[in-house]
Amino acid sequence: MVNYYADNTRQHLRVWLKLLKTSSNVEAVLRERLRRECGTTLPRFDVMAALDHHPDGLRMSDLSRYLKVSNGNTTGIVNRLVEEGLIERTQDSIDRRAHKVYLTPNGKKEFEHLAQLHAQWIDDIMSPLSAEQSDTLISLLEKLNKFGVTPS
Amino acid sequence: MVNYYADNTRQHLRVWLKLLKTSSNVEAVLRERLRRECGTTLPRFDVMAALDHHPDGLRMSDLSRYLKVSNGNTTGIVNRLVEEGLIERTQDSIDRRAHKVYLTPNGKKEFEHLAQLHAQWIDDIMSPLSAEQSDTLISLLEKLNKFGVTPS
DNA sequence: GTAATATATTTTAATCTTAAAGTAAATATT
DNA sequence: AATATTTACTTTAAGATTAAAATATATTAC
Repeated sequence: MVNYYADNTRQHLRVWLKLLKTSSNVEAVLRERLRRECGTTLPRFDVMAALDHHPDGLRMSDLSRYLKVSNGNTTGIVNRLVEEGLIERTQDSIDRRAHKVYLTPNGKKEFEHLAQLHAQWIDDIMSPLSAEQSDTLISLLEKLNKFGVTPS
Repeated sequence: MVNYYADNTRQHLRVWLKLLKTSSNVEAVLRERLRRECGTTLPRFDVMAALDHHPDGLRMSDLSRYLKVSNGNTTGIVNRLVEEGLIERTQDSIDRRAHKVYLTPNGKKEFEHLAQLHAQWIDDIMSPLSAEQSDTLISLLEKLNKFGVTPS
């Protein structure tokens, strides 16, 4: 492989590739375990986690914004979770356009089980890092968070 | 928010959330720019990059393995790129089950343009990191790479 | 050489994802 | 109050993604 770029740029590309690889790897482990061991998926887990953090319920658009996914996407995932009785859609009493969604008692129970496993898996995966290394990693990653997608 | 976990675990969760957020952010910027400024997508870019790195062509299954995506997924993306004349499928002369895929001259020209922009974007995004910080970040991320999805 | 097995790829069915278009209700303008 | 605009949400069309089934060809065992 020939080096077409300045050393600077090459190193930046290496950082990005490593960051992507690490993050994808961890994500793949989580997806795989959720699927194999729990019969669910990461997007479903994310929706349930969001609702668990908001016991008073969330509007669809707030849920989408919170998860940073499109409204249509949220609609689909919520539909499937509703069908399975894990979450519940209710008309907003004030604004008839809006719907609030909640975890059902069953959904909450189910989520708490998933969340415990999820935390364990992550704790395991991150265990090669000392406390100090964890802090360093977080602060280095924070330097990269000024960039974002400019909202259209 | 109550803290249900050991400090240790909490910090590990924070590391993962930050890692995921940063990686997703960067990826979103790249996707958005590829779409808006170049009318293409990240998976297409990834396929073209893989083929650019293998000028002698790749079999479908090698391409899938290299990109770490399923065979069926690769089939779809390759189909679309073939339709647009950016890559070419050829029968393997020895094994009639296999197909090798290559960038067409047009595809190569197109990719080189994309790759240059892509490198610039990443160089920009990573510019808050000094050379030393880049090295530190890489070596911290490498500590997490022992984990992987156990191949079924 | 035939049968069984393995490999390379595609197809299918399901979920996830987005952008854009559509629908319905609330708010602002006049 | 009627009209226009904005807001909340769903639907649609297309691509991306996977696992599992299907197809076609190679290889191995006998």
